[in-house]
Amino acid sequence: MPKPAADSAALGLGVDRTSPVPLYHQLAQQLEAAIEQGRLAPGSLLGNELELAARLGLSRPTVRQAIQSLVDRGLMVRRRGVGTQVVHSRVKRPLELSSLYDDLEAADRRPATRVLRNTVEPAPAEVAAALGVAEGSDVHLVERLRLAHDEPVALLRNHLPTGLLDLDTGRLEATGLYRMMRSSGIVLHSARQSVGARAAGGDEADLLAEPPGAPLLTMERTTFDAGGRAVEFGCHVYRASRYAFEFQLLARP
Amino acid sequence: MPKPAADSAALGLGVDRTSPVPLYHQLAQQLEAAIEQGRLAPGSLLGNELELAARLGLSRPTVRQAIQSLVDRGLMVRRRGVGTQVVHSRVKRPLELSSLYDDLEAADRRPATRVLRNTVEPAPAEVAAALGVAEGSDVHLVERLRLAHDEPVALLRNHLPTGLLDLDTGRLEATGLYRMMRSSGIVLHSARQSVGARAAGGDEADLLAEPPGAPLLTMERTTFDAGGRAVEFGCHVYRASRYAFEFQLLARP
DNA sequence: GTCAACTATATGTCCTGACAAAAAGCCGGT
DNA sequence: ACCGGCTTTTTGTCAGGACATATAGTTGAC
Repeated sequence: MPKPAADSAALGLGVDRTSPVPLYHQLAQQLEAAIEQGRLAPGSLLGNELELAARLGLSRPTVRQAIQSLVDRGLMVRRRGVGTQVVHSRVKRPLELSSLYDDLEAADRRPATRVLRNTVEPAPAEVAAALGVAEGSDVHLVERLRLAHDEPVALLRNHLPTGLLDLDTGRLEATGLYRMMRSSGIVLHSARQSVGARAAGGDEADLLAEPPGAPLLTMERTTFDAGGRAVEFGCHVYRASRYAFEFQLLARP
Repeated sequence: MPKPAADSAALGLGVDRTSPVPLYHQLAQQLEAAIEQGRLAPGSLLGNELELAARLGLSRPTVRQAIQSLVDRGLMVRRRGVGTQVVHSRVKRPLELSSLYDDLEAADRRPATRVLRNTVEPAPAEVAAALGVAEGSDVHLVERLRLAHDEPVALLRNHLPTGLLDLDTGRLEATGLYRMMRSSGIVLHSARQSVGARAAGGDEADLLAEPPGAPLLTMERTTFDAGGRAVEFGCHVYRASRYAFEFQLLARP
């Protein structure tokens, strides 16, 4: 029988009503931690919502909201008449809106940055269209070489609208662009990406320490803030021999 | 003032209580259609939830659930004390779990398929690990050449567990693999992808009508069903000169 | 013994009601 | 004229209840 028995009791579940963090979020975090640490085995049922709510002293909608947030992230599956169970496959993140710098740092690959250019220039047509500004109006241009373990990994060219951010070269080398944007109060909301490949040109090949004509992974990205304004347009090329995009997809129901 | 006036009245909103489709879903679809057709302008406020609920004869939680589903998909943004407004940027899909065949067909690029191989073979180590089966046990192997406008676009090699699906060569050529899986009752749930690039080998180059050494876009994908079992492992290579992945990312709050 | 119908169980949907918290605008004092 | 605090508006969170519906197991008839 493919129903690996429930558990659900004595999981250290319990909410703190004095805390400012919402109850449903507390519960969601505890459940996620339990899944992460294997205390909630994959495939195991979670016990019904009514009983869970009663034991925690919460109402069913609150418990449902907590579970729903895990379902939305692909950690659990609900089946009417059956119950809610933990999925078998260990899911990671569903493709976060993340920066290369953070990714490399999380992978412990000692990221470093060399700023090649940091200027203000009139916007070419393509950039102007992406950022939604007039062609020829001033935009920031930042060109960086990203290293990992002292080896070049990617060549990053970014355009940003003026007046949004103080693009200090020193800070650009010490941290990532996304981190700088977030700490300036910019709320990153969504991005439109295009990922492709092409052969390396002469200059790129030199900078990336690849032979001319080597295959490169390319990414174009326009990032929007919560209001829907474009806050960044980037053309990145990655050494295909050293880097690949990895991510998790979720089917939307 | 960056508050482009509300609208919200007379949008043709109204629910059908005799319909089996949930009320919150009806409302969400109508709002999405209104946004799609421009009847709800980007940046416009949606009017408060209480009033909207009253006008539609619904309760606030139901209206909230409808709005929330649009917020989750990045179509709207809520701000406490302000209201809910339509985002400016035109959002497409947040990277659906889609097949190349469907994508090409949606883009009206006349997809066609040539099945090169369709056999059962012992699983190599990499495939066995991805599918979660024993090394050397039998798995399906399907190798296809995907064409668009009568030109080769991609070379698709897929491994599937045996016993899941009837892999008829004729149907494989007439439709996509994902469509076949779905119509067999398999519920696609999530996938783990890795996208990279490399130079074309001799055989690949011939099949794809590219010169040897041409840059190719590569994708490896393991797809899981709702129970978390791996149902497909694919290694695809795309002609970088003809194809790029395009998708929308959403920041998770 | 087999298959259909019934029943128990769990989630899905929807309602009413209440208070908290953040944001924006109003208004008064200095 | 400026700047503080107050009020209003709106979403955020939470409770408790009711009924619908899909699933699985059990029971009953044949």
